[in-house]
Amino acid sequence: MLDIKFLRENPDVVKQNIKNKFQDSKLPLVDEVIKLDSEYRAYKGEADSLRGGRNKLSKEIGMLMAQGKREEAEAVKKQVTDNARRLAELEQLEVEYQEKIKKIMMVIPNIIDPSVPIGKDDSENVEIQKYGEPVVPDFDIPYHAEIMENLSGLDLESARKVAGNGFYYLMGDIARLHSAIISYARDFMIDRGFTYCIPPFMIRSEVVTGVMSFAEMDAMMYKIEGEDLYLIGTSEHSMIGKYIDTIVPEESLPHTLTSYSPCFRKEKGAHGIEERGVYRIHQFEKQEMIVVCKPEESPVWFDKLWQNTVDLFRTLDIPVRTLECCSGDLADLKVKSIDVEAWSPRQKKYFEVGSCSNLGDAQARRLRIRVNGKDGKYFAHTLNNTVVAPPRMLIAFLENNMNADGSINIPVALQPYMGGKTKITK
RNA sequence: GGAGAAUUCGCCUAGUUGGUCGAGGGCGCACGAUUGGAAAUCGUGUAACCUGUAACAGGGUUCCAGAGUUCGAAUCUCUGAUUCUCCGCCA
Repeated sequence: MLDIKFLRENPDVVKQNIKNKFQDSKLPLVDEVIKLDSEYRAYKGEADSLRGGRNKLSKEIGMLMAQGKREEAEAVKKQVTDNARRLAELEQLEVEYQEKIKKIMMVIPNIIDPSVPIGKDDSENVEIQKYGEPVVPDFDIPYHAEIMENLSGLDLESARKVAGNGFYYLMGDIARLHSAIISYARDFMIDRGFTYCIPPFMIRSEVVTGVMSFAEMDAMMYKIEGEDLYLIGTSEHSMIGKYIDTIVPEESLPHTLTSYSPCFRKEKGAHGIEERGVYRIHQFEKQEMIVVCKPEESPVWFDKLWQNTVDLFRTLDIPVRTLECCSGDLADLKVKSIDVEAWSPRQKKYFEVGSCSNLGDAQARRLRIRVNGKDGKYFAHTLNNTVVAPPRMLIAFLENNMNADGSINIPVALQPYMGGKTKITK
């Protein structure tokens, strides 16, 4: 969400940004919202002066009453009532215009970073760098569900009976591996100076609408029946929500947090939910990192954040690459975004395991997250990135650490979390 | 889940027969005086947002949130949130 003042003063910048994102159908909204805004301010001006007059007269009534001049007071009362109708009308208009303006401002995309490559959709995303050698072994790598089942580590059939498609039972060493990865990722981030946090797994609707658009909400969020609560789709929701309506002291910045949570997603309309396995599922667990910082520091934090994910995967012997989101594929709230993708020796391509985003001040403006600085108050910048999200991450882990006999090597870094095991075997 | 009390300007607090309360006091903070420098002391100032202005000025909104009564609400009514105390239940 942009600052309307910025839009008012730089309509051409906003329009060029819309073109860069290939959302030309939104171009007329810019002039429309400028017109609505000037009309709104005119109504507000008139209403303010009527309210001012009313306040003045009301004070007079108070004074007259105090002096016992009852009749004069009644006369002034009448004057006030005369303006009441026009004021009520204007107040109605103020609300209507505010709503109209907000609705449009919510869909006008954030100004993207100049470094973002211009492109229509995900096919034009740009590979930045590869880390590690993408190896294809000389034996066949089975589908990930099969690898897990061969190790007695996955029971989809029972999960379907109990909860339906998109759920899973992880069993034995695979379940332990899952927990080990989460714990390892937690300690990895703590070692890099992040504060560990376990947030609420349910949040109020007020927070939900603050962190995402209505369309996203409908497609992702599970609502608790009879309560004003939603299951979180990612801990970013509760972690950024933590700062709603707060004024953060400048000297306390940056806030660097790493949070654990289960994540619940409807995946409405997404293809592949019926796909066998644990790639796209209704429930998974995630170690996340978020940063709240000064505006001028967000680009530096952005690079530090995705680097953390790359480093973590490299310590687990998984080749990865970074892929920059092009302008057309970038969500409207984001200034810049990079996906971390892991190598799949079975598919012989990289697939997404994490996403790092700089939201600029867009989220902060929506949630009223401000910084109290020496030269006044301003909106903070917010960033978020996946540390690791199993079980999807397990797919990459298993495929890259598998031996010809079907056993799985445990990288040294993870062995302490697996009770010293070096290998998972049947 | 039931009963009661509470929620005021960064913090603590005054303010409930509705009108000189957008709000008094203390702490904190800023500036000034005093001092060789400091502490202490004294003085002055000290909310946010919107609108407006070249900049001031001016106007509006906000006393947990929303709705209502009224010419007028921190003060009255309703709903909700949160906190505390007691009871019940429970990992």
